[in-house]
Amino acid sequence: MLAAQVIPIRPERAPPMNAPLTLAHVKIACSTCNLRELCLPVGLKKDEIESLDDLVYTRKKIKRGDSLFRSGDEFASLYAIRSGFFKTRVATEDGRDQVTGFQMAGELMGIDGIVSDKHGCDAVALEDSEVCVIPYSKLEELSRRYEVLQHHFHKVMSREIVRDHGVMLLLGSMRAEERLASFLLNLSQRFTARGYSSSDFLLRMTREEIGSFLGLKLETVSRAFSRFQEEGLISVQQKHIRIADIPGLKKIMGRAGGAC
Amino acid sequence: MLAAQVIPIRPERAPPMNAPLTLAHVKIACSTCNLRELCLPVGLKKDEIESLDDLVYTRKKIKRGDSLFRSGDEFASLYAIRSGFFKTRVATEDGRDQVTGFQMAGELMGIDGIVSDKHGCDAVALEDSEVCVIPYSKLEELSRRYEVLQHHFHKVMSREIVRDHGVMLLLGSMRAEERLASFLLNLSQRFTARGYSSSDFLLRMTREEIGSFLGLKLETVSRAFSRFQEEGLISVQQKHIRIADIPGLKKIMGRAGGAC
DNA sequence: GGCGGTGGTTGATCCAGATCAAACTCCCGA
DNA sequence: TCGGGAGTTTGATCTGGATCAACCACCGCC
Repeated sequence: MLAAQVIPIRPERAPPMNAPLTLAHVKIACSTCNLRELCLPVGLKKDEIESLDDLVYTRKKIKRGDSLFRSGDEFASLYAIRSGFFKTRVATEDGRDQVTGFQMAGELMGIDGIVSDKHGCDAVALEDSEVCVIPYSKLEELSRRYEVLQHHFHKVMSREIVRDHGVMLLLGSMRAEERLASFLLNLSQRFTARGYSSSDFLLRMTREEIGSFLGLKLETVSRAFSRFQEEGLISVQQKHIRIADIPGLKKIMGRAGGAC
Repeated sequence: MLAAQVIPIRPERAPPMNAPLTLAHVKIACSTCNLRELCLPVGLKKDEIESLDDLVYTRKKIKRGDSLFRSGDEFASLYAIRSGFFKTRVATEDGRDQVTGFQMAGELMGIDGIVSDKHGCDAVALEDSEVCVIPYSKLEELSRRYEVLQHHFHKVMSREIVRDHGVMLLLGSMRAEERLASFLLNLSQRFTARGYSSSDFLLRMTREEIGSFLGLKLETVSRAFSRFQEEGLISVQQKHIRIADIPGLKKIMGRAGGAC
């Protein structure tokens, strides 16, 4: 079940509430969010970002292991990750499932729900996380008014499609070690974009979850990590990864794109 | 190269031209297009569809084997298929490639170009085809004005993302025969939606292209076809497929979703 | 600090699908 | 009508990754 806690923010704008505006409330808005270079406001001018503040009334905290939404849930909002780490997965009735992606701060989840007014996958927190709730109808309304926002939202969806094509390439035509190298380089690059080390990070997901995403079994993932370590490309200690040789990993991928 | 022929239609609306409106021209517009139940206008009211007519100035004919666009080409338009059949593929520098989908009449191509203003894949005609050219800036403009169009366009993008997740599930966790069964059922269902037989159709693509899409080698595809035939599920004669036992194919998939 | 459970590693074996190889069919153009 | 080539089928063999199995390491909890 969806054990997330709902925290109303900027209550002076949310019709049902009338609490006074405090500094704490203001700090939560998009216009001052320290993720604004990654999240929806990318490239918007200051006053345009301020108009986005109308979008986000509430935030939600999700505990590690809980779901933000599940396949079949009614779709009403998109979610921008403020902090934490998620996986999304699709499942079959017969128990198999497939991790379709790992999402980190500044990334948007829930777009899959637009087409059918129901969410099409599960979003599960891999660590205690917090998301901004973006009511979808509000987003449509604002993006009819603000060209830049509209275009940016379209770009976000387009980027997701391009990413998915990269994953298809990975799943359809790369070998185990190429997949894992591609995965590590992708994580590295995304951590870099967030100001973290590109070569030294903690994996938030298990070997099994990595395997599900990459179309491999957990043993194969583990063996590939060990092989990379033997070859001096990385060092692994449980969930702690240090990449020692980025060009080496790139060579493993055989120059195979890497959009995942 | 892009050997497509450009045919201006509804020239009275295209600024550079001033030919008079004829019946032939009118018949080309969205409002009277016989694909309107499948293409962009789905669910729009009559007058809203008519506003769409402004969107499409030109059509393009593409010969079998030619590309409508290629990865890296400048992005300016989306393309709705009026007739024919396409594949889209992404490629790596080292020659490998991955078919990311097969598109038929009424479907939209080119969304992947929005994010970077460059197309992210190749679209290749598998038979002589014709597409409507939808200038993207015009689409944005109109969808700021018409809520229903905006929502519908978002749905199209969302559907593409959901479809891609289905393909990931297929590539990441299904076995060869499950993949092929899923593929055949998907084609069948799409032909049905277009008023063609659900059980009797011509494959427009080669075994190798099917294999690329499904993450299999062409020999494996061929063997799986033969096996299905031995089991009385289908009959195959080259590119001609007749599905004899749809429930049987569904059983092969092990109830594995089938969104591809 | 001990203990149980989850997650990770490593080894042995197996098998689905890849690869290699040959022949066959259909279409198309000279 | 006769090649010739692209696409397909089928067989034989190989192999990367799955599966099965055992053990290990860490972490949270009593």
